[in-house]
Amino acid sequence: MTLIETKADRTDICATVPRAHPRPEGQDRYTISEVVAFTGLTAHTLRWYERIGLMPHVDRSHTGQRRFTNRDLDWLAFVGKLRLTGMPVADMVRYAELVREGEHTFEARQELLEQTRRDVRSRIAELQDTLAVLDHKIGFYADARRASERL
Amino acid sequence: MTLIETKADRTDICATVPRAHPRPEGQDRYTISEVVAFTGLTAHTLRWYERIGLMPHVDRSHTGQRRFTNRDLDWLAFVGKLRLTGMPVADMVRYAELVREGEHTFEARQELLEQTRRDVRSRIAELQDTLAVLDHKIGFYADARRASERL
DNA sequence: TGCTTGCTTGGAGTGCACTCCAAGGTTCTA
DNA sequence: TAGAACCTTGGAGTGCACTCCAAGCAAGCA
Repeated sequence: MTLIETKADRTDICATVPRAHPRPEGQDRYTISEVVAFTGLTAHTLRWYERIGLMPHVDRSHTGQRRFTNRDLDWLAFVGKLRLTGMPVADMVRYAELVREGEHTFEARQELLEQTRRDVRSRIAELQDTLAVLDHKIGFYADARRASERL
Repeated sequence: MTLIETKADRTDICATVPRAHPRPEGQDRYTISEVVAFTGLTAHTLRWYERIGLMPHVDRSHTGQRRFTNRDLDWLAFVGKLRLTGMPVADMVRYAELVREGEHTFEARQELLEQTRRDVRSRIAELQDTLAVLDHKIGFYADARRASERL
């Protein structure tokens, strides 16, 4: 049971593609600008993510400034992946809520991710269709230009 | 020369995937609501497309109501494909302008489409990456739930 | 002829995902 | 200890791609 919980935490929060953290565990207290440099997000966006509940509450220094951890970085990397799928922010917030609610939401989380996977697959198919159209048109222009050069 | 021009017009305007028109050439004068039914776009969007220059100017009845042709339908189908690629509307307008300017813009049109093709390809690669992450996560939840059922 | 449904316009409104601002407190380097 | 650079907040603003509205004219049927 404890073992499963630990494993669950890792997989929910940690980078799915293992990437070196800028600092080892224990010394991982990053300012917002360090996270900006590492993730490519803006400080505005990071604060906004926290406000709307897309980030677990971020740790603070004794004076109230944000201190992000390696775990936060990993969560942000996963959120970045979800964002690339085109998933609406509201759905990402829903997923974040499920993670906060604990292990009994595994089924709901799996369903949400499976729906997302279906969406991604059909989007890929759609793009491959449009690729065929583009190939066709580009081929036409290339042919027409070659023909006019030979005149 | 004339032959190339004719071919150019066809390929710029006509459906790249041949699809039957609702009415044969000569009787193709569709009201806006018929075009709504055929394309799935709203009347608002069709008028907006015309206003921003994404449509060649649409023919009018003697009282000023729009009458779309088969050619308009084909153009709309192609625009729909470009829209699926995620191309910004401003770029589609640029392409429409190039088409209006005539045959000497073949090279520019080809370049625009080739850039779009590169974008689509990298978007597909990106989506395939996220698919791997999703597979991984979904696998984890499936495993965890199977494990807890066996307890 | 009257009635209903459809079409016209310019301009205002919507929803999303940020993006920026002002005013003031904090941290770091010299 | 001074000054620069960085951080905080709530709330307002931005850009995109639509989406809707009001007021009035047009079309088709009994």
